Amino acid sequence: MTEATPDRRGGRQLPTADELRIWRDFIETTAALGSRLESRLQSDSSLSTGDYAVLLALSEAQGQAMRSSELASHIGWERSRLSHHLGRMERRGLIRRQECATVPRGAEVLLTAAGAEAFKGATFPHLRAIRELFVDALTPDQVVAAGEIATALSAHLDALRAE
Amino acid sequence: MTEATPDRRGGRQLPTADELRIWRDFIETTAALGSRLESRLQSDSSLSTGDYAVLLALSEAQGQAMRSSELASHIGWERSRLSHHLGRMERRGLIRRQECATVPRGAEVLLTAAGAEAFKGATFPHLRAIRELFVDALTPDQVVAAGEIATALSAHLDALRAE
DNA sequence: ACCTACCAGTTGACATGTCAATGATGCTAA
DNA sequence: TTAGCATCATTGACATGTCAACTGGTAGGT
Repeated sequence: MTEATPDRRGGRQLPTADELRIWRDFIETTAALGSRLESRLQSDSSLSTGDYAVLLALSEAQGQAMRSSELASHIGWERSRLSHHLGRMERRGLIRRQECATVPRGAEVLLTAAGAEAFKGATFPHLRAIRELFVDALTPDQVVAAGEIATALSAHLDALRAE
Repeated sequence: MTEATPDRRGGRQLPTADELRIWRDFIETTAALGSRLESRLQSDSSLSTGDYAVLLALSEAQGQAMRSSELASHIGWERSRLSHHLGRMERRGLIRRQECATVPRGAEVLLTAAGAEAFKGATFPHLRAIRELFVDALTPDQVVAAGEIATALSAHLDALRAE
């Protein structure tokens, strides 16, 4: 890892001032974008983006039901996070849980009528907000670039995790 | 707003399937990136990124002290969020609060020796993590593009807020 | 002086997230 | 058989974030 040319890529430990400024802009702006989407969804439909992710997965599932751990890996959450979240959603009547007949200790998560209704009402305003806050902010080239950046970052994170 | 060509930009309400896929990749990846940085910082230094932001601002401030609301606007936090966070940091001995002599009702936030020490120890591993997780994942062109995307998104969010 | 409006900061209630520990159950190897 | 061991899901403790209400003090208009 140590090299004779410490300011070349691969031989440098720390980001340059420019890279650091870009990092800060990037991470703060994406966080702000996420929370704007969150509050738009909240005021349009009284759902959080977490609720929406769960309802979306269940809506698309066979029989509008999934095993808990299947759901967790589908939306990329830890099981404990999902379990807490499902408890809150169950209290609000958006989903139901019941023992799974086929899998020992498995819990089935079911979409309720109220949950399906809430999801249906939330979808259009949510997609519109994505367009207004994200797509409309960028040129078509920038949208493509954003996709490539996300792909590169994601692959890099996976590669580091695998080490 | 209504136009005769609903699939042209400006006449379309909803994102295309491609745009939506890119949106999901983008927002999920940036969130994952943030939480990886968070956990790296946590294990390297027992600080959160919130702690780090506060300590960074105080370290760079005159006399290593700032008024609470000045600090809040400097790092872009709501006052209540900062107040809660300062309470937690004060319990851990990283900062101190005292009445401000010059401003009525103003609270001064002071960096303690332990806080300065913690910040000093955290900086190098944190910057190294930014390089490893973000800069190293992208080509130089992509880093520049990420900066431009952040700038465009940020400007767009500001413009929408101003409406 | 008095009423009002604002300002800085705190607080409480609650939603959300992580981590570690705990049940409950099946699998496997001595 | 049974003693470990992995798996599925939940739980509790706690950190973090938002929102709205509150506290105390200052300033302006009448």
